[in-house]
Amino acid sequence: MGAKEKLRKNSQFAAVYEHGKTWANDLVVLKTLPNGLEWNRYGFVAGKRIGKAVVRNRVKRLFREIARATSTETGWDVVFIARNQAAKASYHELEASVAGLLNRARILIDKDRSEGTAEAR
RNA sequence: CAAGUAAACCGGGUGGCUGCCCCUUCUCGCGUCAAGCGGGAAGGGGAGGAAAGUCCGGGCUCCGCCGGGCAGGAUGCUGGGUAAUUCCCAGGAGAGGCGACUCUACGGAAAGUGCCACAGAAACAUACCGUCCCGAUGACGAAUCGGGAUAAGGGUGAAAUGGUGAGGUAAGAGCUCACCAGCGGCCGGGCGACCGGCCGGCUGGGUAAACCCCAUCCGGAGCAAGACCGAAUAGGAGGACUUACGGGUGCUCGGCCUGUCCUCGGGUUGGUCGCUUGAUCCUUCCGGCAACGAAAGGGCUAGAUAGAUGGCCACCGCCUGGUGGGAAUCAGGAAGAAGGCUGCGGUCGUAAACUGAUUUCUAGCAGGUACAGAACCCGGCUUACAGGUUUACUUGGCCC
RNA sequence: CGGGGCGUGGCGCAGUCUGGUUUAGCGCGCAGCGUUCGGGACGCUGAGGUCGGUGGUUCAAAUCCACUCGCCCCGA
Repeated sequence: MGAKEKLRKNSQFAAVYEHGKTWANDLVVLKTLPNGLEWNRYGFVAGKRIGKAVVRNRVKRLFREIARATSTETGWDVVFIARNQAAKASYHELEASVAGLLNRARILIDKDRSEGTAEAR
């Protein structure tokens, strides 16, 4: 994930917070906003209430891995905000949680379905 | 073997797939003179003992410089180590422990000031209950009154002017003596803190983590320091001053310097450097009780910037729990077996099965695998931490 | 990186500077009783506190000192 795929400035985060849509469950809050680019940009937030530095870094790494491994529509800014329960969650729990939210946001590409259509053709 | 004391150290491993940051080399596309921009491949490196808390100290950088005074702060037995310290080492004194050993904010209360509640007569100057003597009224006693002596006894308190014993006295008191404690002096040992001995007079509270005194030390700010490039906005408003005023990183004085300085308003908050070779690490050897220092040889060991070492899987290791099996040790062990001795009445007899406890090996099962993430860099301190290893020593039990 | 503040019954605060005089106090809340036909309000009574933790100084600590834990705020 190169520098251009990250949300880096406070103004970028503020734009997503202000104008984006919110999708949430017990583990994570997603905020999404179309960015007009040909790629996605991601931001990861783990507040101080999540835990100490080790825990916060771990949660952000897990989210970063999930964002890399999940295939989505392009042209979106997505901010991942960890909630308290995320500190104790495993990779698979977080992955399922994020996939559910992305599906509701209609930017998730379903692997099984896309493979199915490719074979049909 | 058990309990403990003191040091030093480790703090998961292997493999596969797939990602991240940095460096080196190569390469592709755009450009095509180059710089540059975008992408790819290979190789190498990539968190800690505390990276943490930010409690001390130093390097480094900037604040224009020098000197004096005041304020403020820190430290506080002695000697040494160090770049430096509130750290470390060695030693002294005191306290704790049977001991190995551990702990200590450990200068000064005859420089001065303050405070010491309640109780108590008194918490800086004193005598409440008492004790004793003399005198008067009594009857020589008791009692009362007056004068004097005393600080042993009672009582209060956290603390009452050395403690114990003996002598002494009207009763008493360091009044005298012995020992102990404290103070002062002399002699001896030690660089010193201090220790040992002798002598002397005879002794008057506590609190400086109350103000304070003494000695020593300290300029301020911090890598968001600071330097350069680029971008953007403004090129303003108000005030102070011009024989002096302001500024010059606590205040103040003197000297030097400077022509500006303060407040408000506005813009940017991008890149490069600083940025990792350093009081560095390892080995050997020398000096030193040690901390540590000197020399020689060798090594290069993270540099991010919404912030890099991750994710998934497999196997193994380690720990905990209960289950099955085996072994060892200890205790018990019916019928008192076999058997020994016999004065034929008896007496001595744990080997075994079996039971219980502890330790250990092993099989498979379940759960767990700490504390914690570099952000300028070092030296310490403090705090957190599953579990494990090694060495030295102490006490107790058993065996030789 | 630097600086400052807070922690006291369930909640919000005094007391800490200047240690003791008080059993650590006040308001709201809680419980019981009274008052009322009943409730509220009011009156009376009562329960409830490791003073964040550990250690130290002192005769004596919520108060002084050191370390430590948690929370909050400010500046660059």
